[in-house]
Amino acid sequence: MRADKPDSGGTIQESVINVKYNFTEIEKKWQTRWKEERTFACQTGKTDKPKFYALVEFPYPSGNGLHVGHARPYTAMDVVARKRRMDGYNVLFPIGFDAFGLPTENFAIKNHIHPAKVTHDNIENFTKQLHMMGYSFDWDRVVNTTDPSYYKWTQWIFLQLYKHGLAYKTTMPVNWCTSCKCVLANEEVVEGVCERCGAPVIRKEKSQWMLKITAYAQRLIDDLDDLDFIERVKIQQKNWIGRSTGAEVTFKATTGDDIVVYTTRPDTLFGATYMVLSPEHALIKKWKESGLLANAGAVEAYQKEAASKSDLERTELNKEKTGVCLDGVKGINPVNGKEIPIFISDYVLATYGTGAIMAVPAHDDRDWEFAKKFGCEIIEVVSGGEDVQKAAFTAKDETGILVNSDFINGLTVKDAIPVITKWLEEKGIGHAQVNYKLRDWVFSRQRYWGEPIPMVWCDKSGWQPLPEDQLPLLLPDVDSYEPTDDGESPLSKMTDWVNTTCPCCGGPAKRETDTMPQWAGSSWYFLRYMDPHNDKALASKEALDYWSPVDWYNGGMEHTTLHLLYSRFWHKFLYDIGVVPTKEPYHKRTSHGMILGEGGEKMSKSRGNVVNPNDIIEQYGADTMRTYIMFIGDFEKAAAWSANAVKGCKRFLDRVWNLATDQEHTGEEYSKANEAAVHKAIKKVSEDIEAMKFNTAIATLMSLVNDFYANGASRGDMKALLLMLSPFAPHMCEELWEMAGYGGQVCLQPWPSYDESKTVAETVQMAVQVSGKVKANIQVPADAGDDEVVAAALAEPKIQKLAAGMTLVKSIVVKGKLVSLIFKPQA
RNA sequence: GCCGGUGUGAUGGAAUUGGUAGACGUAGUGGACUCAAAAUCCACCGCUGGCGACAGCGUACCGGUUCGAGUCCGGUCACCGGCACCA
Repeated sequence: MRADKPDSGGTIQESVINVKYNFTEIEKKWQTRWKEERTFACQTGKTDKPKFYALVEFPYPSGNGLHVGHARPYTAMDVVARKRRMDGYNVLFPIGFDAFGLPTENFAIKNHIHPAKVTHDNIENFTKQLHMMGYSFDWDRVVNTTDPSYYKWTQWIFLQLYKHGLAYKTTMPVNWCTSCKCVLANEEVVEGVCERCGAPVIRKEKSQWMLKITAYAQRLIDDLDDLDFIERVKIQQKNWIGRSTGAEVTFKATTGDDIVVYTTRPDTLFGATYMVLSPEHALIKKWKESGLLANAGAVEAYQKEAASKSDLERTELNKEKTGVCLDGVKGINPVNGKEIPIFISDYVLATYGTGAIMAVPAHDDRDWEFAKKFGCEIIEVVSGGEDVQKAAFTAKDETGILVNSDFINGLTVKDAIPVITKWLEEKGIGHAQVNYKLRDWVFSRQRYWGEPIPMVWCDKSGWQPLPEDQLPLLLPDVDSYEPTDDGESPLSKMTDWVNTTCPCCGGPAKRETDTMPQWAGSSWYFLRYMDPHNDKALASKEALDYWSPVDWYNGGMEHTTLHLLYSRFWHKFLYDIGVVPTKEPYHKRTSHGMILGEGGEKMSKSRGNVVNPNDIIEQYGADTMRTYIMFIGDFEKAAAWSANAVKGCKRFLDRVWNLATDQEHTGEEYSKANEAAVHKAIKKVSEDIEAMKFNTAIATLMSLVNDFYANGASRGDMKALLLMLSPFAPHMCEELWEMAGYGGQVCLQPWPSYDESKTVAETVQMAVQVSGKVKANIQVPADAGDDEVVAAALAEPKIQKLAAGMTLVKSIVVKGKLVSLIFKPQA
């Protein structure tokens, strides 16, 4: 394992092979050097270089340390950042720690260690591990979301949101995780269970701080168009926001009340044969209290049952429709004056649209199913489908023609919608309406380890924001972090801290005891990197103007509708109030696939298939770890770990080392034999890194090394190889660069350029096809004309044999690739 | 149910976007070196038939367009991801 030559023998064979390098020593040497010389600190002074801001999602510093799941995206962006530096960019490639959150708190509770201490220790461990990977982060700019000098600005942003009416407190049914004992945002509930712990989520009525992300729904959709995000991210965000267009229509009840419904199919208004209100609808309470409902008992029982259902139960039970028909009140269809029954059912959601619908069983699957069960009338108003008594006809295209619909009869669905919408507007009973599935962001958490919400409650003055000069509002020390069963934050027991004075009237007041969610600190951290030590602002205007926006952000798909959406919302708000210079935070967004265990299953402790980067570094070195994780497969797709394949990358690096140290290399130019291959490789590797096709970039370098072994390599050849390999295996390349005496550090050299005209060899092999099938190969000069190529093909003995008695009718030449000949028998 | 994606050797994966399918790497087989092992180096490595040069087949399945299809079009199947009673 030493770089020394073997001491025994010294035969010719041994001097050529069997030499490895001491990666442990070399990696330590260069890591220390980069750190001491601040090699990767970006330039802050005047520079002519274009800026490049590369971002990776900062880690949550868990006790388990760095995972291979971190290594994949971090190595990828490190490769890009290193290459861009060599391209001449002023690169900002920062790292930090997203350290508030439940896991730390839970760990602290279990082990009786203060979360601040746990966080500190974990960050120290992570920092060490990140250094061991050789990442070229700018270590002068580390941020930590739990640092008061950081969360001061998280709180500041919250206050601005509040002052602009985008933060409000309201009582509403929220998602409550039964295990975390904490509310969750919609985005944190996956299939009815808690995204983090998997415990069932129930609905609970609670007063919560909310952020009005819905005010930005349309802009969050529209502005995606100008962004260089991978398509599936855009699609997922659009689906999540869930825009739909339709109309709101006012139905009268027989009581004289207005019932406003939302529909995407106003064209089917004549087919509305009943109405459904959500169990929580306000009118029901009103009717109940005024004694209008003959079956108030049954209605109340249904409401109770619906309220107690968890999200999971609601989705599981969605096959069978339930509901109660209101006895004593009817609705009136405004287009024909018909009295129709009103039901309550939990298939209508209180939180979407108006919480009430008109039901058109002939043309909606859910309404149809409900109507069948409850014996409601089914009237066809769009023809073109099967019998609507047997199934709903839901097509919205031009296949359907309106019938039984008075003045819109004969129109297609598409044409009928604007006609009826206009009619509704003229009559004053309806109007076009856009709705979104996106809900406001539930922003408070009943937990300790988070940013305190800087608000004060005064019985006289109501909610008051803390004056900005009192920020940061420090998270106080508590003895017990346990979440409470009554749903109050642990902070609520800290009476000294809770009791304060009202910033408005000076009277006694109480602080908000809920804290902010995990997603708060990460919603703006990329801004802090631009100017991390500023105590006057979240970042200076100059820094924001220079570095905004993030040029390239790589992260996980799991954050598409959480962090990525939230931070776009905050950024747009900060843009609106003049704090940041760009509408969008991130110009380009890419995403990596997961690293799976050896058998293709998800890595987990219980399966015992977790790969620890430290072990790989110890056994093979960080350069091998980096090269392998980039070579493992298509970057965007999931890939299974393979211990054997790691060895292949180690072998490759050993071959490079041996090639560099055991052979004489002369000549600063590219050697004649390798010239075309080197130019081709530079082109391919340059393009592949930018396209995140790291696996094929490495394959190209492997081929190049194979060529060098076959042909011998000049000093110039080797130089190009080291430059191209250095983003992947930086330590070894630095060492070889130094040993070869090229001067300076390889990571600070210009990236090699290629000459397109030199990427092709002088003669090329071309395939000869006859009727589309390859029959022979010919060697022709690269610049041969079409006629010359065809002549050469026809001269080929095998082709002559096939052409006997035939006439050439057509020939197609694909330059440098193949020639296709089509013959027909001679008449 | 709706939206999106994927399907290529034993295996991870390539294929300049319609141009020689299987690059590169694993694993495997044979050989060299070694007392031996490891490491390293060389050769082979889709399937079928043939001693062989060679021939036929082959990118989930069926069909189509084309001189030429892994790539484009129509249909089928399987798997993965997201959303889901959103009116």
